[in-house]
Amino acid sequence: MSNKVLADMLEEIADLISVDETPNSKFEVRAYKKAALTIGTLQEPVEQIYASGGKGALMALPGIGKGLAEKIEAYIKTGNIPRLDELKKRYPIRMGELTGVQGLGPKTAVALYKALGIKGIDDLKKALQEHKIRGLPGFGEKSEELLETGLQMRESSKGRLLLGDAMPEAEQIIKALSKSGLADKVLIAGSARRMRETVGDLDILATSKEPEKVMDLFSRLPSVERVIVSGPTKTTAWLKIGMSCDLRVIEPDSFGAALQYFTGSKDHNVQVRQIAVKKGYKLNEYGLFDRKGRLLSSKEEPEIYGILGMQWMPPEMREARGEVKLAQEHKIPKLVELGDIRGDMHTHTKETDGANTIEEMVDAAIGAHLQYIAVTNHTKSLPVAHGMNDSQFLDFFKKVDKLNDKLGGKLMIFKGAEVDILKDGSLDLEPATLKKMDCVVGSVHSFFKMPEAEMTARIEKALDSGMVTILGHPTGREVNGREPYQLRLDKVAECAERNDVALEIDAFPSRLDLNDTNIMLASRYKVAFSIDSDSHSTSHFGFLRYGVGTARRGWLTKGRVFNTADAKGMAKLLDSRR
DNA sequence: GCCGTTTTCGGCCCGACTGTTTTCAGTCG
Repeated sequence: MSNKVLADMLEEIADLISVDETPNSKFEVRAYKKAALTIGTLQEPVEQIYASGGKGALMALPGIGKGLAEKIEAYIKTGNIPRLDELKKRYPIRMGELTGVQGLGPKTAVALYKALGIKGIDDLKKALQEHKIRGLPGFGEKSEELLETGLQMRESSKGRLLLGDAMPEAEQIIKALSKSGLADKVLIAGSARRMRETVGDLDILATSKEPEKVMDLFSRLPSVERVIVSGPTKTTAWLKIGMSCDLRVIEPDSFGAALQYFTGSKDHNVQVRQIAVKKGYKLNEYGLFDRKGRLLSSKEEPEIYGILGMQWMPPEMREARGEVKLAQEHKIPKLVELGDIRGDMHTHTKETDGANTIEEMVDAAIGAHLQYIAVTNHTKSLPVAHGMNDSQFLDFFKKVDKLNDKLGGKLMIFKGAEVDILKDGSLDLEPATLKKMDCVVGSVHSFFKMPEAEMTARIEKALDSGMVTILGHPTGREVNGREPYQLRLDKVAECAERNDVALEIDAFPSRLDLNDTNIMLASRYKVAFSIDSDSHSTSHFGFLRYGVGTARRGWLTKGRVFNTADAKGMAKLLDSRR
């Protein structure tokens, strides 16, 4: 049982209902889809919520009322939802599989089932090969081509890409369009602008007096594999990295409205548009209009929000997590920015599994406008990373001292380690060695499968030692990869508060750990957060921006971030903790 | 099916693109 499975089932119900339209079905579909989104993005298992507060707790979730709570209850108790079983009797198809193909929606899926008995991808492939689809009413040659393309895209798709992979790709495209001179403003919108940890597709907006030329240039970029749709305002292309990219050319006068609209999130936009409707206005990608259709605002985002009685808010906050209400109360916090970050407390060098020497890392850090770094190599229990033992650390620190003298304050190097938190919660180096360090990052790198209570106790013991400065990548998850280990983050945060330990926001794109929702949870405690690159090479300092983006998605202000202290301040802070 | 400082009934966000149409339905974001 999992939230994902339940969310998929609710999504399937929505799709199946949408096939046979009744006056009410459109809204029922929307209700199921909203519930699927709520469940799918939940940070704790739905069973846990149900166990703690029954149906009432479920109904407290957005978009879940009495009817859906009962269906979720049925799922938890039996693994099935009777409504879905009934619908599947009528249309025994693998709806989720079929609608996963671009251009194929629920109605097409059912039409194909009724005409050809197509139940899933395999049947679809076969029917396409035999050209059985083009003869059906409402289908033609082009329809077959569309489905063919959809299948190919599905095969070359990597799913949602890491922000760290998608963002550089977007920036390359933006650069190419900008320097052509054909477009005036070119900007990223969508989930990349919101700095989501994964990106499903890229949304790029451009203003131009020559839209056709911009579209043409875009279509011929080397990163584009093929063009999927192309109209006067929008071109969708499939990129070689395995994701699609929308380019929209818009009027300069509606830039703000378009940016707001295409930044999303969808749920945030729905909430904002509902506020517009209540005021008798209409908001779309062209502007904000009054009831007579007169334009009120369209050029800038802040003005549009302003007329709606709201404060502008950073894109990272636009996830329908309460920011709309906050904006109406004019209580949007000033979030931490990349420029606030003065140093990096988690880096590796060649001595363990880093790619570069400490001298090279120092040069790169200076290039990244940092005032200090902590060098935190792995410890001996991590042989795959060539972890160092006590005496190796002491030798290495002599080198650091010399280098610090040579740098004369141009960059301050703090001596540290990323010390393994062992199975029993003890640390992988002698206390005497740890005491010689400025910064100890404590991390779990082994025995990930421990039960929740044991893992929580293990980490608490490590923090209670008084030796740990920062808890490294606190949940151990890997984006698109490893699940977080089981732990009670609230207890860990409480323990960190007690011991004055900072929680890390590891900015490495495949980690981003803590993530946004965990940051929100942990920030209920009086605990500091350290945004670190976990650099294993000189180019990795660039990852800090993803960590800052994640911190902003967790609504953190500068004051909550440990390494916004300047070099002197950090030295003092670390000194006082010894 | 959800939801409520105008409502427990009657609303529910908005538009582009495409293909197969003779004016629109399906899909997508």
